[in-house]
Amino acid sequence: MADEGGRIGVVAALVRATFLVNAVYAESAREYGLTPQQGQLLCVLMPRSYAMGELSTLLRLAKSSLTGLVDRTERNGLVRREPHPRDPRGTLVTLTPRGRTLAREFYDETCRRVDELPAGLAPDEREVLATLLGRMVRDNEVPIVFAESGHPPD
Amino acid sequence: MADEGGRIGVVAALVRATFLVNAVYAESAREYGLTPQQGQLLCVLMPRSYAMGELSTLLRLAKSSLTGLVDRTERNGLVRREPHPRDPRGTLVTLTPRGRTLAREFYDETCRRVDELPAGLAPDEREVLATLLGRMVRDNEVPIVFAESGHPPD
DNA sequence: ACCCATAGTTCGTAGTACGAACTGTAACCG
DNA sequence: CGGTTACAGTTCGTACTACGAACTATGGGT
Repeated sequence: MADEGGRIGVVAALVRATFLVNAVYAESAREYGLTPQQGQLLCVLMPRSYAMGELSTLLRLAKSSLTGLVDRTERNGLVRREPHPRDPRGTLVTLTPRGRTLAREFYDETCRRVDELPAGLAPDEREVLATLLGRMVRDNEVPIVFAESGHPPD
Repeated sequence: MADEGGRIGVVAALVRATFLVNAVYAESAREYGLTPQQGQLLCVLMPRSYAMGELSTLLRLAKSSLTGLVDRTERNGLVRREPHPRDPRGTLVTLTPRGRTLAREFYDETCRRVDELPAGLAPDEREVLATLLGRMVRDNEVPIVFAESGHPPD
């Protein structure tokens, strides 16, 4: 069989790893009463607030899609719209206290689960994996959709 | 800044890489008139046909979700339901000729694009990345949602 | 024959995502 | 100043995604 036991190409490895992480992310979100998209929104907002337009770029969503996502998340009491301090046209999206708590819990739990995925790798192998993926992520300018610790920088 | 230039943990690296691959996959699908889910269905069916129940397990979808996905994809003329040869209750989902052609094109194009993502890595680094991710994928029993070549085994 | 498990579908609900069209403010320019 | 253009977000209509509960129909065991 070409599958079990054989070498795997980078492409298939990346796509299948993506499938795996997606599943873990979705399951974790679900257990916290979140959709993956709402979970992602909370994670993005952990370090700081963003304007709608920034979020749209960051999450690669059409503006109208983002309006809906923020609407629903706001309805659930997890984020809040407030006027942008510098631009009266703009809106800042911020975590509510409840949103921050839930974000933290979801984030931590998701980290634990994703951390389990490469459990079969030795510590130095994990380090190598992190470095290589980290470079790929940086080279492709992936926005901070999932910060290192979720804390704002000191 | 903690982001650009700093070390990155395995967890954040995996999650952000996932976000990246998702985006590439979705964009590629879109250009072929597919949703990511329909594209994934086509890719799964490239090596062989599956019964609904198998697909449900493979794609981690509730049975009712799969019914809808196959409905829509069938309506687009890309897959076909046919009776299961061994179980009259069962249904086999198969690619139509048009579905097979489109699957091939989508698969190839997606491979090209995903292959570009680690372009900044040296050949041996790509090899290492593939091996480590490959082990993670195997350890976690990720189904063949994206086969190595998409061809049935000889 | 009866009962239970399995394979799929139907239905209702909520969420996701998009483009086109729209509102309102900012900023520029004559 | 007034007009135009750019930008920030929302609204609306459409299609798709995903789920659980309830249902149909066949298979297999006893």
